[in-house]
Amino acid sequence: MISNPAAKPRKRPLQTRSRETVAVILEATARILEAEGLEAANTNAIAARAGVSIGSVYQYFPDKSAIFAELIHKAEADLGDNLEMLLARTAGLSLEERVGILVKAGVGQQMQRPQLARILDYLEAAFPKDPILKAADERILRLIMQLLEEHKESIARPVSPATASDVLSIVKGMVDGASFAGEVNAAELEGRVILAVLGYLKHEYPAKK
Amino acid sequence: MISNPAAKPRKRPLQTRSRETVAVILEATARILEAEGLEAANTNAIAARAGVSIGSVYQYFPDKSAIFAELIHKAEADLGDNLEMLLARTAGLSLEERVGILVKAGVGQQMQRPQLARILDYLEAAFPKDPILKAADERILRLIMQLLEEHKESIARPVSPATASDVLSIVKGMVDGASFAGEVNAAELEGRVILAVLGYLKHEYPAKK
DNA sequence: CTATAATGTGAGCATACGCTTGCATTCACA
DNA sequence: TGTGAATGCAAGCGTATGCTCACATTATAG
Repeated sequence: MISNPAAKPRKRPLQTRSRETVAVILEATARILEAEGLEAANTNAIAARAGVSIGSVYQYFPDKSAIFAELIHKAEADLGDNLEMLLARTAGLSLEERVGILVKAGVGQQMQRPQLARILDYLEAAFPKDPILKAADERILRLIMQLLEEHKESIARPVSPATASDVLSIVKGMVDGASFAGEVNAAELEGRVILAVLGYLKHEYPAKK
Repeated sequence: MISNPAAKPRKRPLQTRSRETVAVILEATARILEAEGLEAANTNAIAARAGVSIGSVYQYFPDKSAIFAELIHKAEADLGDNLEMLLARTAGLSLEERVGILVKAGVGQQMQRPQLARILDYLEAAFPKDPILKAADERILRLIMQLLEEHKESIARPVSPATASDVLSIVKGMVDGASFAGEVNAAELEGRVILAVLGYLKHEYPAKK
């Protein structure tokens, strides 16, 4: 199951019926991933869980990895849309307030289906060349950089892709770690993630000797 | 490949020859994981890469997942040993100095083989019940908590398993994220991770409105 | 109603993979 | 050097899995 970004869906779903089939396949895959893990998510199981024949799966996805890629893309697009909206809506607020709101959104989204989020994050690294996923990822980093830029007087870190990537990594890492440890209280976790992000962005320390 | 913690190795490697065989199998698995990913690490490929017959693999590992579990356990034991030693050796230094040294060690270890570290971290969640892995994980968290305890006057976070887990998650998350982004300069990254950890531990913010 | 395109079906092919098994080789030790 | 134990070997079994293909059903439109 090596990613083949060149392979395109066999057909575009045109009618409502087929668009629903695609949605059902994606949701079935998500359910298997979060309940039984990556190994259990084989194409026959996906078709069965979706209540659809295996042939239908291959009418809309060129291969199994394309189903995963689509799930990743959807998750990233959702996060991107969310961040974009919240960034616009909170213009003018302080860094602390905006980080609080944005982090809450990000953590909340990952904590809705933490096992799934964890697996999709892992899978993302398996498709390093997919331009669509790359673009979605860069969009999220750009949005974080926009936030940094608009508050560069309040932060002690450079406005750079590395800083943006660090912020995203801190959020994802802490959510993964917490759900691995069995934590389910999203509100508690949100508070700690906000502390971590603000702590990283706002403070500098003397250069080590 | 569902983990079966009850299954024990067929034989204990007794002679030097067989102990080397085991080591060769583990290293071959690690190489395949970091170079070609989880899917490529099948038992036949492992045996071939190790220059060993498939039968030999199954003399020392009850099933494929046991090979992965052993790799995870080794990595965690190494990290635990390292932290334990550094904690003892740096007793009396400041929180900032000790975090700097410990984080440097942790990041350095993960950055030696970042792809491998990432996959092993992912796989760890697939063996949630293995008592050996659980114990190794708890040992690391205990060591972090010991550090927190010895500096509780300098930190703004409670000395709790959640705080310790957060620190570990921040380190792992940032290393994963950086290596995903193609970053290879461990020193740069180390500095940023230290900032993040200290920022999280040392600062508190007014309760949100 | 008819023709055509779109969608859906599932038996089953080809292959890959986990693992067993029966046997060969090497080692420790008397 | 002889013997039993430890280690090593690899053909191949059983099965799971990704995916194809020939066909059936349903929707659209003139």
